[in-house]
Amino acid sequence: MTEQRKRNPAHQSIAREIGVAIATGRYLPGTILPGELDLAESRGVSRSVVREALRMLAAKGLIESRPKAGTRVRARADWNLLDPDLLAWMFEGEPPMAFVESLFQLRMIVEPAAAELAARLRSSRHVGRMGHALEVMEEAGLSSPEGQAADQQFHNIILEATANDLLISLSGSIGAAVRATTLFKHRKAKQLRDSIPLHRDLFAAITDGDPAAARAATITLILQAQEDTESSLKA
Amino acid sequence: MTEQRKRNPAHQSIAREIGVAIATGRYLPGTILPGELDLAESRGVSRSVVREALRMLAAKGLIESRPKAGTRVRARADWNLLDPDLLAWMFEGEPPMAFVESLFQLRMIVEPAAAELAARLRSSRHVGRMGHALEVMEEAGLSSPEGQAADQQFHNIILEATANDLLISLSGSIGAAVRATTLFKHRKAKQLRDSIPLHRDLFAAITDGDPAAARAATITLILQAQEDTESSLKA
DNA sequence: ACAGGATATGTTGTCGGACAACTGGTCGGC
DNA sequence: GCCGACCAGTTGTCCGACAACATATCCTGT
Repeated sequence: MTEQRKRNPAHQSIAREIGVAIATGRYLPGTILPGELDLAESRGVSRSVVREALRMLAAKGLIESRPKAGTRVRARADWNLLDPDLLAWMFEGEPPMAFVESLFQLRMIVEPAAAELAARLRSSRHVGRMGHALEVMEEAGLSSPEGQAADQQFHNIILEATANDLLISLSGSIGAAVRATTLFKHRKAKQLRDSIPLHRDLFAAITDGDPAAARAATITLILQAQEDTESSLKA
Repeated sequence: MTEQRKRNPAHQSIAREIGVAIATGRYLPGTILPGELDLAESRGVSRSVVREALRMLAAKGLIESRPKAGTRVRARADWNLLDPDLLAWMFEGEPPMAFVESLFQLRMIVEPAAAELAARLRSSRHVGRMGHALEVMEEAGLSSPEGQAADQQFHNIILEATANDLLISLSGSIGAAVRATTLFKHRKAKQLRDSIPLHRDLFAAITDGDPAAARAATITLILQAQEDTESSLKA
């Protein structure tokens, strides 16, 4: 019953393992990590698997391989920080305070603008789906897994309504990070404020097609999440 | 003298080739692309190379491989559109009008906010480097390669001054796309308006530490670029 | 005849070994 | 002391084989 649905190709596990090591700073930028043969032997897999894992990390901008020189960790500025996997890896350890602030700063820039667009462009189908997600949240609560899933979906539909592919893609990335921070909130915070009323306000604003109200509601929502998250990190 | 500095491992070329085919719509989402053995033979490389290329594409969210089922092109919503490589691949063919509009919409959301932050947080070092880049632009002109490089750098320094890693990463991604659209502007437009005065305004606003002026100047700058680009696409 | 399971088949996943290409450092010559 | 040639080590590529696994097919039992 343990829902062990996880697909687990070896190269994916290895990529994740090395990726986490780089993202959390165990391998610093500029350093050269062990040779492919060493990595293969220490992980108990073949060189092919290690190479495919390294290619994945290279595709995300984390590393750079050159013959004879070895595989070097690239500068942070070259990392593709908006990659969902990489964002998730970042939050494996204790996420640095500065990074969490960067994340909320970005959300504060993107999501209010997206909510504005959604209020103007939303179709009735979007309104219906958002209403359904909101109902699930109200019934299941935000502590339950399915309540959180509905929360995710609620925000995804907003981005979807903007009809902007790039914003939708950002949604996926930011969502991955938010999911990770939510873990911390629920683990360390004693008492979380109920954000469902705020969601209701946002839903009403988008349903009414009121961009200004949608922007305001989104800002309030993010501010509350930020305060809760930061107080959890200090504890 | 052709500056053939490009490092060209085979798996990178193959990844780019297949990636372009997917990004430009030659392989539509949902379709299953040829088997690894077929791809290897048709491209004249070994299966290892093809597999590493496919891993790179999978890392960017483009494809999904499962035993027996083959390798399937994932839905566009799953693509990591903010990946610099993928953005560049998108602009290989004729970029769809809707996508260009999405790009400018995103720029209009992110860059004014970033300019605001930069005006508040910029150090004297940043001001100095921006001033230098501006001088190069004025001397070399925006048509010359080094002038365009200085232009890129000018905008990168602004993002850098925000001290927000995620915004910096976005800078790299958007920069890659803007570079691609610039090609179209210069190829098809008969007459480009001179954007250097606008850059000077933006530079002055950031130097003075005036967030509102920085936001306004950035908006003007993007609007002009959008008009020029769209008129080029219609021609 | 139909349903369900066993089986066949083809694709990806992993392995091991081998050699080539390239590059960075080292050593020697000038 | 500087410069060039050599050398060694790492990544890049190739080959061949087998295992795991999901889909499709076929067969068996009711």
